Amino acid sequence: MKVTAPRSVVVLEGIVSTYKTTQAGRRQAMAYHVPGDVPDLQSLHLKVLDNSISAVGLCRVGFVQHDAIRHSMRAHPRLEAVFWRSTLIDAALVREWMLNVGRREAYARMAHLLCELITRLQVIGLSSDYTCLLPMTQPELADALGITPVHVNRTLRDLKAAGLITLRSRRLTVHDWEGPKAAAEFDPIYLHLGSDEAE
Amino acid sequence: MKVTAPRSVVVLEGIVSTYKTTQAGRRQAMAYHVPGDVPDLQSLHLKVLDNSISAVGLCRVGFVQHDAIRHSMRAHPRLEAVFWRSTLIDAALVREWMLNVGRREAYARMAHLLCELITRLQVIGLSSDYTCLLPMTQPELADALGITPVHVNRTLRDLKAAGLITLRSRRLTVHDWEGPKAAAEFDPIYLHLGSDEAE
DNA sequence: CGAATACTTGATTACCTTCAATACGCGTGG
DNA sequence: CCACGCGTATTGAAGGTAATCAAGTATTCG
Repeated sequence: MKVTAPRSVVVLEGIVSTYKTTQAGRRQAMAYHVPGDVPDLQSLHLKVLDNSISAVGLCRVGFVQHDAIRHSMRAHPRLEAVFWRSTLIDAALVREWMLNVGRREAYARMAHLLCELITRLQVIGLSSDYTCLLPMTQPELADALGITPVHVNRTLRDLKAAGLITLRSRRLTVHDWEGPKAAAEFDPIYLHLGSDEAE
Repeated sequence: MKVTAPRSVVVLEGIVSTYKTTQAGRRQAMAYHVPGDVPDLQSLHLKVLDNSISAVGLCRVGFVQHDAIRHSMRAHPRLEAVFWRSTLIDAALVREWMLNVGRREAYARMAHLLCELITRLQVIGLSSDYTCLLPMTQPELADALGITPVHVNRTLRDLKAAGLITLRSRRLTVHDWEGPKAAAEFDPIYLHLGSDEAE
């Protein structure tokens, strides 16, 4: 029964993923975290760790002591709602992935993941013209999509063949945004990017 | 773009599920909520609704105005952490379902869902001797497991044939807890039932 | 009591997995 | 500079789990 250290991770560069594994060792990614995210902010209130974190490709992370977070929340009470909201958005991303894994076939699933990444990276200035760096290997994509690495390969091949994407040496471009978006049924509402705070 | 009403649901009796649907109409349940749960507490901080709620069988629910929740949090500051933690546990349940749907085959998936239900209902006194009421129909189970209703039927048949469960007229019994638990790789750690609050 | 929904089972199909073998890319060292 | 080695990517063939199609039975509900 692992217990979290009294600190959380902050992603500074690169992409980090949270995941869980079955006892048989099969791995399922829960979400990707981009620079600025705190993948395990939940550990502030849940002492027992129920998922793991790993780097996807090279990345740089920082650590924040929980005490420091608590202190700043006491100093600025509105911060608590901000952090809380952040964990709620994380949960919303996981739910969308769940729909993806449970009810879309591999082709749409992959398209959806790529649309999400492009959109999120664009927001933080790491993507423009529907192009970004895709640091993850095919086995890592497989863990995010709930399929096998071999099938990831075939799915990417199909997406390329359909002209929806280009992917060469870690460089992803999504062509004709509306096409992939439709294939993926991608609707960014679940990312809660707008300033749609309640009240 | 749906916007939530300024209130949340409280489950009083029965089971409620949160779910999302693809544009093609395929439905994936995110979690089940038992009496005492607040399935959409997240709407306190996320104005835009990204999932839906529906009753699973007959149930009784109440509503709480967000203003009332905010008021009580101001009156009792420790409440904020309690509610926040509650949303974090909800997220943990969704993550476990994600692992279930993405990386376990139907048989283990079903066993896992049943183990979770029995465990959670036991905690609130709605199950004893590994027996409980199972209000959901097979199509509803299918939505929770990411499979088809037909396959739910076959999977239940197999579980019965293996002697792991009995299910007749909405009454579920899990025999020999260790067997199903092993088949499902069920480890209740993710339910955060202990008083494992951080700090 | 009739219609609608849920359950059950068989036959066929399809998506994805598994197994296997080969090719590619890239950093290292001869 | 090129050979080597390792991780990653690619492709083929065969197999399996679950989906789809279909038809009949049982239950529930109005």
